[in-house]
Amino acid sequence: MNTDLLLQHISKHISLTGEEEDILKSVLHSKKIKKKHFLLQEGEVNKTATFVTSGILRIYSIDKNGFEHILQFAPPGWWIGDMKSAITQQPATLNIDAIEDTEIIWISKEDLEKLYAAVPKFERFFRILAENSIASYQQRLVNNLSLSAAERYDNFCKLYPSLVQNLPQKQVASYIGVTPEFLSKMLSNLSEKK
Amino acid sequence: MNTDLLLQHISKHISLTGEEEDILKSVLHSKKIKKKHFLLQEGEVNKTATFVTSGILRIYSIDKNGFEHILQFAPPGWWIGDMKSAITQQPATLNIDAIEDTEIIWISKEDLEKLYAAVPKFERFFRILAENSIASYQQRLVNNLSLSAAERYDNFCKLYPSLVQNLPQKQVASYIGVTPEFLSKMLSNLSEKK
DNA sequence: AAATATTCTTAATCTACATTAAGTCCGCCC
DNA sequence: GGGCGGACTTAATGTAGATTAAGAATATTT
Repeated sequence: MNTDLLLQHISKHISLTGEEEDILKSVLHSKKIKKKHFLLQEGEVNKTATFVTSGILRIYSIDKNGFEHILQFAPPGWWIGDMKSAITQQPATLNIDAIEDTEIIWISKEDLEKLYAAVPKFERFFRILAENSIASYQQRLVNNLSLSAAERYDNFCKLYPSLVQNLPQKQVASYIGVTPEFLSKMLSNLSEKK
Repeated sequence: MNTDLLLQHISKHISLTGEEEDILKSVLHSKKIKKKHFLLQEGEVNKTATFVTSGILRIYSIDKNGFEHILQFAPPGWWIGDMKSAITQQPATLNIDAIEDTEIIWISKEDLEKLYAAVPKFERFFRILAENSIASYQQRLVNNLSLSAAERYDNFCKLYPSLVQNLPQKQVASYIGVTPEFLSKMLSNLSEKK
């Protein structure tokens, strides 16, 4: 298991002694998820904290007409989860699957509680992480409430330049909240205007 | 200053000794905000954590056409803030003002850091708080991406039954993401269908 | 390399919701 | 208590983006 990316990510917010790092490592597990396979499906309980080390995951809901709505992509260095399910340990309403072959590091909920008890610094780490996540959800909501589809697309490109290149267009459409047909039309209109 | 509601709220997630409670109380301040007055304006820096003890606050963005988009209401027992500004200490893009005469308890960012150092349990408390907030932002996003205006209204009513009664309709419209005119029409259609 | 599935495009038609505008009702301040 | 600004309503018209459908281009599987 390659923990470099995770340790590097953690060290941006808290610093660990060698001993603390060992305690952390003792609760880490890794897993590979093949493209199109699920990490979490609607109805299952989200029982782990998940950190992506390679590939890309996505988290999305499926509405009553069967359409997918993507909440977040998780490229390497990102955490992902259905937070309501993780907190309440009730069945998830969100799905997580792999857009490409992906490798993750995960920690079980019980081990995470043990980790908090053994090294309280991790409460701090995950607090900071959660607060950053709130900041981006607030921004995302503002964008969805106040911007046009074209502006949301622009925004997405600026925020995730690497993803725009590698993602099928329909995934981008699902994230910014339009149909693939409309995004396609929008892009061809944009390019002919130049 | 009446700290009952705050202490009760905190005790749902962590338990404090008398001494720890005293340390907390030493960093608390209270403030009254009159109806329509601002707690935070776009361009200012969000320098405090804010807990509502009476009244109602709202946090919203103003788009380039001058329209308001409400992210969250904060009735008594809720925290509120522009998280990006609070983290980065850069100018806020969100506004917070009072819908009714309101009383809050606030903690400065510096004192909050001191509190974390003195009583690490508070890292845990605010981690849990932040995680719950993420859960509701995830839900809110799903709703905005996948539900019709009527369904979002329904949802709002179930989630904040007390607010629907007391809030001007146009505030509800701004929260669910439609114009006041459309919400008005929607409601009169709904009622005549019965 | 063929077969199959998935993604992307184009275009016609449709609809949920926005915009504009006018009028009514109500609380609040001088 | 009369004027006034804000909140709500109604209705006509406009539009961003959805839906439907069909074909073309790209991947993926065998």
